[in-house]
Amino acid sequence: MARHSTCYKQRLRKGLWSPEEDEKLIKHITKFGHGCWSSVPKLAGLQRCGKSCRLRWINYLRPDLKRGTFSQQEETLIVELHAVLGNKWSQIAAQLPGRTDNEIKNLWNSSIKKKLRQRGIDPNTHKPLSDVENEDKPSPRSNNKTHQQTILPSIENPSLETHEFFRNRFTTSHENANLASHTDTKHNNTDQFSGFLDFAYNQPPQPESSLLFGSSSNTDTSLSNPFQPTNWDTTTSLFDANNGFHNQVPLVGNESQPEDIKWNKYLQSPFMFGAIFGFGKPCLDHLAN
DNA sequence: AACGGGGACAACCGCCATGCA
DNA sequence: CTGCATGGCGGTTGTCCCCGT
Repeated sequence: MARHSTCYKQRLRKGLWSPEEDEKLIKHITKFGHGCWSSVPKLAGLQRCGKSCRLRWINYLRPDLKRGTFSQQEETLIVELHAVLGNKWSQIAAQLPGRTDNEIKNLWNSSIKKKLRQRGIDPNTHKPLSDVENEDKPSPRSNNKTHQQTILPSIENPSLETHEFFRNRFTTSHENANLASHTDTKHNNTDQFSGFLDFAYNQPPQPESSLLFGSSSNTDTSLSNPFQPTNWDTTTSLFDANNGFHNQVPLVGNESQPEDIKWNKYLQSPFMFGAIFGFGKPCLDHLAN
């Protein structure tokens, strides 16, 4: 099969990493960087395949990892991003500094899914379970992935209902945030986003706005900004009119280039834009009604 | 104290996309 | 163009630990 040749050519260690192995990997990457992952185990003196080394570094040894339990804000953000992106764990992780896709995926599968179901929400569709049950069942031959692709709104192809909702949501939120001058959303992304940034950074911290964890009902949660993590550092987040929004994640090891996340393609979708401005409890409330 | 169930987390597996020879 | 090596991603499994019985 398409198994990585380096993984089976030799008898390589599998399973949990020992502290000694961790130390070797850290020392090597700190000193030389990872370069080509397939050469890392050899150079670092490890009986592992490069893929295993890469995973260990990314998910556990990287110095910029946050560790520890997820805050409620982080969980809320994950739910909101999942509603937009689906199981795109790496994209979701990109919005949560210090968190890995694996960590988020584990949290989703072990905890968040269950919480959503307990509250009567289908974790795949983010719709009330009763609605989902009434929808056409997937044919027995279709696997989960196929089903998900057909029922989850996507950036490229949001459902009509969802599209309309977010468009309306966006308009309302825009008005609430006194951003009327930026309401021509179809043709001026730069204005849209400068508006968004004004909005994002000038809002006072919002109380929890989550269907998951309850919320203060007298708060206009349409103003909450799911794209602003609690430890957001505005000095490292830039909007470039030519290239889009860059979210600089912390540097990894000795690497000098930050990972840029380009937002252009998302911004061109009213769907995503609505998500940015109006997501959170109002969205989920809408879906629950 | 022993045991079993469930949750949390780490790691592996298989597939896909990409770059390069 | 083709095949291979590699990196990256999402799904799944394995392992450990805690807690209730």
